[in-house]
Amino acid sequence: MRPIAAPADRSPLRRGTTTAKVVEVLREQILSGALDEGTQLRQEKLAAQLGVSRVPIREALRQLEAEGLVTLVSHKSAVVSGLSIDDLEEIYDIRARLETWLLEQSMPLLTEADYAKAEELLAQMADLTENQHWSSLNWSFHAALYAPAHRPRTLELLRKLYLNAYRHFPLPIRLTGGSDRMHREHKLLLDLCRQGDIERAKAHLEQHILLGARPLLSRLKALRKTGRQE
Amino acid sequence: MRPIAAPADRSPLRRGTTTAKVVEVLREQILSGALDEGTQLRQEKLAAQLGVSRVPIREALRQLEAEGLVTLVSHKSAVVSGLSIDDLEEIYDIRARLETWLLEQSMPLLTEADYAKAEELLAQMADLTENQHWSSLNWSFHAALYAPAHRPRTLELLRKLYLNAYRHFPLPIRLTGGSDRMHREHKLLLDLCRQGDIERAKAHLEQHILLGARPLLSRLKALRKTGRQE
DNA sequence: CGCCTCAAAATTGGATCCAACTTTTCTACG
DNA sequence: CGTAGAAAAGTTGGATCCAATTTTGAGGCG
Repeated sequence: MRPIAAPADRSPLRRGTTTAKVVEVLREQILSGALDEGTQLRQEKLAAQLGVSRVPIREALRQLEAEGLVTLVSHKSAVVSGLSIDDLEEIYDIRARLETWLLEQSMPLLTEADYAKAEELLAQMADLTENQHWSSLNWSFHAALYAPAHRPRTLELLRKLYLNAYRHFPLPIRLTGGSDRMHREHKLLLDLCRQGDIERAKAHLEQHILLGARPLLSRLKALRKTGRQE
Repeated sequence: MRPIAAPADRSPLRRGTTTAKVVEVLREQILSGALDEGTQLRQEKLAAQLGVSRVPIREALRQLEAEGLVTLVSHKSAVVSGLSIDDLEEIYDIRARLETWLLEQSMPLLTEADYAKAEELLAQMADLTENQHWSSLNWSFHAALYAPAHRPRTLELLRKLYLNAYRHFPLPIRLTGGSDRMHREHKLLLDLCRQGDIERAKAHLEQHILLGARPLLSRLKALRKTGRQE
């Protein structure tokens, strides 16, 4: 974690408040798994590492708490938050409810431009050998399908759920999830939308969300049971 | 808005951090309408009024931003946030999706204790001539029905939506909403649950949420159109 | 040997001070 | 007279310092 501001770095990409940049750095670290869940975040240590004072650190931690990435208890050090299996299952349930509804709203309004964008995103996902950006692309793909529904707050809500859900699956688990299967399901979803078959598309999306999560969750469950040693 | 800590007030109910108390005071003021939407929140002014420094004020504002009660833009003063008609409609849509789902999950699990609690809350609502606590009781009533579903995150999410939605209806609008109609619908919902008729209960709940919002929204729409003068 | 107590160290919370940015006001020029 | 530009005032952002709380650990007692 390198300092944000090199000493006497005044001109180039030095825009925005310090707090905002601390938030970005920490969020990136947490989402990428560099800061594992349960890690203590000492204000002074972070301040020293990033080359700033503790004030923006504290404000950043508050914002990250709001995003569900850290947990704050007064007079104790902030901790990178974790999600229980139950929490994750609940998140997938919420996704299933809200996304099928969004799809129902947006399907009749989807234009060729929307389909093109979705396919472009699918192509990018297929190319990725790296994993880091897969979840971001996955979200973009889904969001593209829901965009015509014009429900910005719902989308924002779902975006946060996506963010929080994915980081809790360690890399090996995400990879074994069968990205080829994901790809096939995404393709099928697009096809069903193009055919205008609302009911089948909704049903397929629901299965995609709920059943797709199943293997990930059971692997994670097993992992957590055995991996209780630190 | 009186100071939080009288000078040299050391012993009695002086627990918790200053930030937490600032959050409470400001949230109360905003939800009650004492601080209207669009009101500028100057840090120094608030600090002086509450008898604290600007640091806890700033942290409190960040937290309130996360709750959707204020809007922050860097280097500009915080503003009590407002919700557009579209936002409100979207909130009611989300409520309809999530609450019908929660009810479906919890209905088979409802016990006599749950019904008793719900009826107790209904009785309290009927007694209220005051309005301030009605929305809080309304939330408690709904939450009581969904409790057996054991979906704490979903409940928390809905709680925030309730908070944000109700404060945007000025008092006169809320009163004309026909609290008797609300009461009848709540009673009917309870009856349908007791009869175990899941489908009718869900349908009724959906109507209750979506149609109940309709008159409030159209009144508000009219009010905002005419009331553009400041 | 374990556990409790209490003091010292570490850490977070809050206040004050200074810097950066925004808004307002005043002035000069067209 | 109106407007553009610059100076001044006002407001927020960040750093440093002090206070309050928690954690650590050493010593004593059962």
